[in-house]
Amino acid sequence: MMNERIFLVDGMSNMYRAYYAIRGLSNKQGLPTNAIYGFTTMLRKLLQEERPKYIGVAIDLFGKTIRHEQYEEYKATRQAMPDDLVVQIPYILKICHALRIPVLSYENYEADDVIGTLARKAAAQGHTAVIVTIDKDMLQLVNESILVLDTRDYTYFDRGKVEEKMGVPPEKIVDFLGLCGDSSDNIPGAPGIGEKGAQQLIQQYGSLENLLDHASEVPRRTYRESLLNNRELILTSRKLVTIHTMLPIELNLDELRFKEADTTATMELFSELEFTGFLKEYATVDEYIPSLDYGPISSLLELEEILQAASRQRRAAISILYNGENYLDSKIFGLGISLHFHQARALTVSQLEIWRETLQKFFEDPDTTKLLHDVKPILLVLSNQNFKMSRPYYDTMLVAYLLNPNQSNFGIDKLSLEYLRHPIGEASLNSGQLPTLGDSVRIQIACEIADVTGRLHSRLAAQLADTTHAGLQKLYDEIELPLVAVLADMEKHGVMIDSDLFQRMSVEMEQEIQRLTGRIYRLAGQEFNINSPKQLGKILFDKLNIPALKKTKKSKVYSTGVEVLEQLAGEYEIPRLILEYRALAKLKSTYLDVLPRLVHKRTGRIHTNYNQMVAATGRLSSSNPNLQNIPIKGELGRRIRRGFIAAPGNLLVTADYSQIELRVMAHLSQDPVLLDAFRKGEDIHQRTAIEVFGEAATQNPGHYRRLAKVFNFGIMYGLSAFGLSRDLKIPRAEAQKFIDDYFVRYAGVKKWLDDTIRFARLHGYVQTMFGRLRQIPEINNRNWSVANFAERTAINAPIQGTAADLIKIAMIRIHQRLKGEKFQSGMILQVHDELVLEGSESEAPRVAELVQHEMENVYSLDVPLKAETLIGKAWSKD
DNA sequence: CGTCGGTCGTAC
DNA sequence: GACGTACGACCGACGT
Repeated sequence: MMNERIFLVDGMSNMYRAYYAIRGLSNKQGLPTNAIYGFTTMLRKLLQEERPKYIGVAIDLFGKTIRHEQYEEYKATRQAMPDDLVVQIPYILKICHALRIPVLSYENYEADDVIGTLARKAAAQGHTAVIVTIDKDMLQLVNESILVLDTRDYTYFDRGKVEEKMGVPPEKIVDFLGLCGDSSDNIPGAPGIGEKGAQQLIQQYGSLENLLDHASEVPRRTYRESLLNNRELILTSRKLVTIHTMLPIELNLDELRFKEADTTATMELFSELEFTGFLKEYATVDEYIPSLDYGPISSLLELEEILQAASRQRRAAISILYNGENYLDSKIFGLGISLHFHQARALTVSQLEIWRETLQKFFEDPDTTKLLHDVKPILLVLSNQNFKMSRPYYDTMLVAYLLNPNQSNFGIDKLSLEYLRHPIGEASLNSGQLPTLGDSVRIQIACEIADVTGRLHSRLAAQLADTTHAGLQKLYDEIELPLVAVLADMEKHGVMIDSDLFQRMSVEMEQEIQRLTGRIYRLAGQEFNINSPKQLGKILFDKLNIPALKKTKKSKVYSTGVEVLEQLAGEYEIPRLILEYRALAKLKSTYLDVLPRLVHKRTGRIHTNYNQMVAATGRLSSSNPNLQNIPIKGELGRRIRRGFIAAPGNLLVTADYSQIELRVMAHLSQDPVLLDAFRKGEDIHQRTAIEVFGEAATQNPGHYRRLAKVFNFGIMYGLSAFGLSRDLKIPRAEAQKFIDDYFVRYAGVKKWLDDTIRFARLHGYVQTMFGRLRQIPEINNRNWSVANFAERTAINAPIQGTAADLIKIAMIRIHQRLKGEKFQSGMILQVHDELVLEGSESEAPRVAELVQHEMENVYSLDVPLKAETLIGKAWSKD
């Protein structure tokens, strides 16, 4: 028989992994199904990806194993298998049975040992064993004929990869684990020796025996003593991690041979477990994989035929190749069109020019949906080359973001791997290379991206429409997709700045910074880098013996943050000077020196990038430069804002939502006091001061209003007594009492917070009013602080996110009205609860009116929405 | 010389 | 560890 690949699936580690990775899944009967689902997903992926000819799943039998006899504490302190995992095991076995995959086990031994034995036998018979697991113990079995497939990131481990990842070859893995132990399996190892240490020791001494023999020569004291004192423990540890490969079982290839699943049984199971997605797939015929059909378009006639076909089927996936990050300067390097999976055609740059009219007509075809990945830059790049793309179009990147806004990379290569399990050719990854490539390569890339976009669309569209996330489709259709063109227009429009003003301020500040630097050096008695917190800490707390107040979180250096320096400023001069220095240096290096350099050569304005797919709450973010954190506080902040100006003859109209997040919280929580305060148009912080502090608030209104303000904001962020006492510099007990009082007065808020957290625990996600989803996977985490953080996220996301939804809708309406009513004014900035528009002096008053109206009437909440507008030459109140 | 994590500080 | 969401300047350790 020839060399066959035999897949041995480690049932235990895979079900544990599935159990912990997926939270809050169960069917209507209340049966938890997270581990079953994850395990099934893994199996199906394996079957589809590898088409194994031989496969088996190994599991433990319950009861004591050989390892319990060897080491009585084995797994003693380890938590027993959670009950809600235990109940799922029978179903996992049923799934295997239905898929007709044999389940392997052997009494008194663990699944690892069964796999080890069978893998060795397979290798001895000239086959290749593939061990499917997430357990690093298994890497000890790897050799020329035994591979490990890690199901977390789907990577194969051969000898080289094991060495690369673990720092030791497979046959040294047991030595390595014996030394550093394995906390998840309760293998102790040598106390004080971790992964790095074990790696280094094994590399240096070759083997565990040799290391123990020469333990007294180990230079590092902690290692030496640990080795000398724990010889037995280390040897036992190694024994425990060593997989048995000599069980008296046979490798029966006939038994392991792949058989088609028992479809009826599988579908019955899936339906009981409510795995509806799998069910649907089972109903369709197995998709076969044809070879890829990519190529150039050689004539106008051919292009026309393709476009006609596209219009007949009402949709086509399009790729546009462009270079660079600054889309105002990007060039196009090719265009791909795909009408069917695995099939695409592409145009070169010169063809794009020659057949411009035909293409332009297609881009504007109101009956054909253009499937695109990341629409905004495409709109901008096309517009630079005098093309115009108009709706209907579909943005696969945007959908992927809406489905899981926690992710950080929605590049087509990443999504292709994730949703299609198809790695994209490397050449397509780096857009900077495009100019150097030849037409034929560009055509290949354009074809592949168009094809993948089309395939992604079919997956993503189904998930978006899935009723389990009610409202997400609507959010996409009515808010996110329409917003894309609005943002593109804003970016293209840009904002004018007064570069001279910034440069003058920069020079002025430089002088002041120099003066401060001199004084600081003199007081310190030496020169040093004031910008280095590390060096500064040494000077302040070591050399000058100023009492250090705290250390930083991660690297345990003296903290030199504002909080610390302000406290020291009363007694010492240096911290005062440092604070002044920092304030100036920050403004100069972050704003004054940067903004003038970002003025675009051609337009003379600054064009920020509005990112729609970064913030997990649904807010926008702004970068290159970030125009959402331009200073406003203090005299210097205001001066900087005065540098953002309207073009000659124009004015800026700014419009701010008043307390939008608190109003959203009032609506969501239906708290009677909050509702009442907003309906009466009261000063909300003043009202809170009276509610919480009673009579005292009227004695000293300013003070208590400030306190109340901290409260009102803090609540939305999930504040704690600790944080409050730190911020307000009051005792912890007092802070706790205030919080208790607050929740007595605002019982509706308290209930909403509790309900929201409960919902998140149960479902694993929260939603905004408009259906925006945010998964909160860590809410049931066993680690208290992780779960706590998740709770605060769960509270904040619906509030911040709903506010983001509202202003987005307002932006779309404003954009539409300005266009429809032939204004020449346009939106240029969005800062979360504020919009800035620019237009002619004559239009400005009407624009202000329009913007205020659209913002306040964007949606009918149970409290009124208020927006305040200002008109001026600059982005500043004066 | 580039990358990356840490610290700090700006906005809402 | 302790109050949410971002972006980015600067430093310095690390790897090439």
